[in-house]
Amino acid sequence: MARTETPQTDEPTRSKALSTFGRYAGPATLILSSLADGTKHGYALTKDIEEFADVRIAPGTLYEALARLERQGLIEPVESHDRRRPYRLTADGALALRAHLDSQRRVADVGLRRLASSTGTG
Amino acid sequence: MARTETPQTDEPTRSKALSTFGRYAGPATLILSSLADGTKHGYALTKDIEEFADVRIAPGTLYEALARLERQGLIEPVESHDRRRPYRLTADGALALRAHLDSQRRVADVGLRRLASSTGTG
DNA sequence: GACGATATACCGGTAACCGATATAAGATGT
DNA sequence: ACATCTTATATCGGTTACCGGTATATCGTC
Repeated sequence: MARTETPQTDEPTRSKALSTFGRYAGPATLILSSLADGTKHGYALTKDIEEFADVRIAPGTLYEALARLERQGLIEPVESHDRRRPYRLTADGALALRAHLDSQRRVADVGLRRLASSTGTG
Repeated sequence: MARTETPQTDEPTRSKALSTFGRYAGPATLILSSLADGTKHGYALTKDIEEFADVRIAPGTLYEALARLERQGLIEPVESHDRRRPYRLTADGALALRAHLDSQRRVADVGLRRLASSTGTG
């Protein structure tokens, strides 16, 4: 696999990737979380995500998100000899994922705490 | 039915709101989480969200999301005598928020656990 | 060789999101 | 009084993430 054409980093500064893996984080978060396990190809990702998050990612969404994530340097393709196109997290991707997941959890904690303290929705 | 100007409650079945508060959950999650605290108007929401989540929601995003959330029955306007337009969570909104936050936290936990178990990130 | 599962890619449409801008009231400074 | 900053909401145009459908091709199995 001659990967001659550089993915042409969408954004010059790496630090930016921390705050921006997509304007929306839904599918990207799921894909990166799935890859945190180890190398997977597209179809395996949909299956894994369906299992651990109970979310079905449409094929269009998946492959576009994959291309975007690669452009952003958060994931990278792994060589393969069959028709599968596996990807793995880059160091940047792992960093960005952790940062995003941390803030996502903080937000969830705040919301859940607030919900709990307000008795009866009023 | 032709798409007239009628407000036309976005979704007939209430149960659907549980899985769908928007195709994307970013701003909606933040707004609902902020309202879980109690009644707030738009501008106060942006300030609160900026504080607890370190996220700046653009005005266009905010007021569109507010309108959408109201259409979906997840929030409702509260009477006011000055120029502020406060909103509060509905029972449905609280339910939907809890469900979403729970799954968001589960996903974050999975991702974080997977990241932790893969030593070294490279 | 029909059929379903695996596997990727493309396309048209919808709408979430963003930034800019308009409007206006209230507070503060000179 | 006037300028200006903050508070406060609303609208508009543009971008693009996301979705569903479809096309393509390989593999296993009946």
